[in-house]
Amino acid sequence: MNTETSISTEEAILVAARKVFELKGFDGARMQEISDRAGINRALLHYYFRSKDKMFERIFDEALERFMPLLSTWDQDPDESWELKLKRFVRTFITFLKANSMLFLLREIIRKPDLLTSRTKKYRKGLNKFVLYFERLKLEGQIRSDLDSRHIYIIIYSLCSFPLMNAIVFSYSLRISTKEYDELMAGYPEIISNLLIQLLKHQNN
Amino acid sequence: MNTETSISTEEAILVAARKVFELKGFDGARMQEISDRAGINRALLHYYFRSKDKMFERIFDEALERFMPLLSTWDQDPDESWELKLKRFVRTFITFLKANSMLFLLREIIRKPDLLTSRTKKYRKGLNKFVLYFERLKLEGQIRSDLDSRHIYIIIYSLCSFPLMNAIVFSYSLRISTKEYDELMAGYPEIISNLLIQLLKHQNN
DNA sequence: TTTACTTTTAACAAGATTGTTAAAACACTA
DNA sequence: TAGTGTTTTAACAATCTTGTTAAAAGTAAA
Repeated sequence: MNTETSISTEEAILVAARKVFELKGFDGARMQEISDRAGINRALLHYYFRSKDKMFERIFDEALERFMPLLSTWDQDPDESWELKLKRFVRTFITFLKANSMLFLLREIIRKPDLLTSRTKKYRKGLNKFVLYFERLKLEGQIRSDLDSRHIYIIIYSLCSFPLMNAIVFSYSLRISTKEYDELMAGYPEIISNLLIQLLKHQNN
Repeated sequence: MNTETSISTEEAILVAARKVFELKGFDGARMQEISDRAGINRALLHYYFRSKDKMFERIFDEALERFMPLLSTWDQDPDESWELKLKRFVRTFITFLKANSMLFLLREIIRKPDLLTSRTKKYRKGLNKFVLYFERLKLEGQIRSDLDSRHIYIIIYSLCSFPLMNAIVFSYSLRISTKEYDELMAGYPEIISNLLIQLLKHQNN
């Protein structure tokens, strides 16, 4: 097996496929468009990945593999204060989302809900670490106790995810270019970190 | 023209088409599935709407027509306090999103960005009312002045939209049923209204 | 150079999907 | 009931898309 060339074309295909699947979704993606983008003959896609389905599963699983670990990083560094942990999380998560399309995952899950239940089993254990972490903070009296941890979870992820997922609509309705929107969002992680910390702190009224 | 029957079948088709387009997206939607759902022959879809494209445009435009006015209701009732206005907006917007899929719009816009620029011109004027409104509140000293109005805009819409768009993933990762998620979200509008008000008020530190 | 193996291509087959059309069924009025 | 126009259907045509295959091109070792 000629590892040299096969890896590079396989990688070229994956890069192209990722892009096309993200842009058009599984149903809108065309094998022809993927091979054109990769600069190779369409039959090669089948040579390397057998079928469109198999290729998609590979892309989808790799996206999950990158994405899921981010959702369960709340029990590391027990010495770190929750404020710092939160800041670090928001920064990391947003940086990640800038480079990886979460909308892709969501769109495909809605198209085929089966994807969520069949392909994420191994991650599910880590998913409630967030809620457990904030439950503990509440018990320890470190944050206000009148908020449901699940709401906190939802709020934090919404503030991190949606501004990037919806960038195209936000920039349009704010009448700025996507470049200007990126600039506007440069300070965003810092801002919502501070807002969230302010919210979670004990209230003095 | 037999108005009686034609309106009811046309409406049946539209209901079915909306559902299928929302679930599968334009590319995944099949004319056959739509006609099955509507309980009619597939050729009737073409009789009423000529083509899949035309039918989609109708659905898409109607969705925009319902959605866009919600984004520009900030200059009515000048006597209403901003707190009340915000509460009312959050409640209305979330109620609306529960019944109408915003993900549908976003997904199709990403598939074909042209849809955004070509079919939303008439709404664009109203879109910056929000930002203008909050700019004015800042000038009048009614809310804290250190936040960018555009960030406020993004934060409010993110908190309202994403928990509903992403319901399927949130309920999965919280390990609760969609029914339980709905129950969890019953109190959500009230909660984020209060959080937002708290955030926007002048800081006392 | 020959041989054996891998990679790539062009051409083809099978199936799915949209859109058309001619005729049947229906509804309503004279 | 006969006639007129509308609604609905079944069958068909055209196109697009995925996937297969046999052969060509490339690579590396004997």
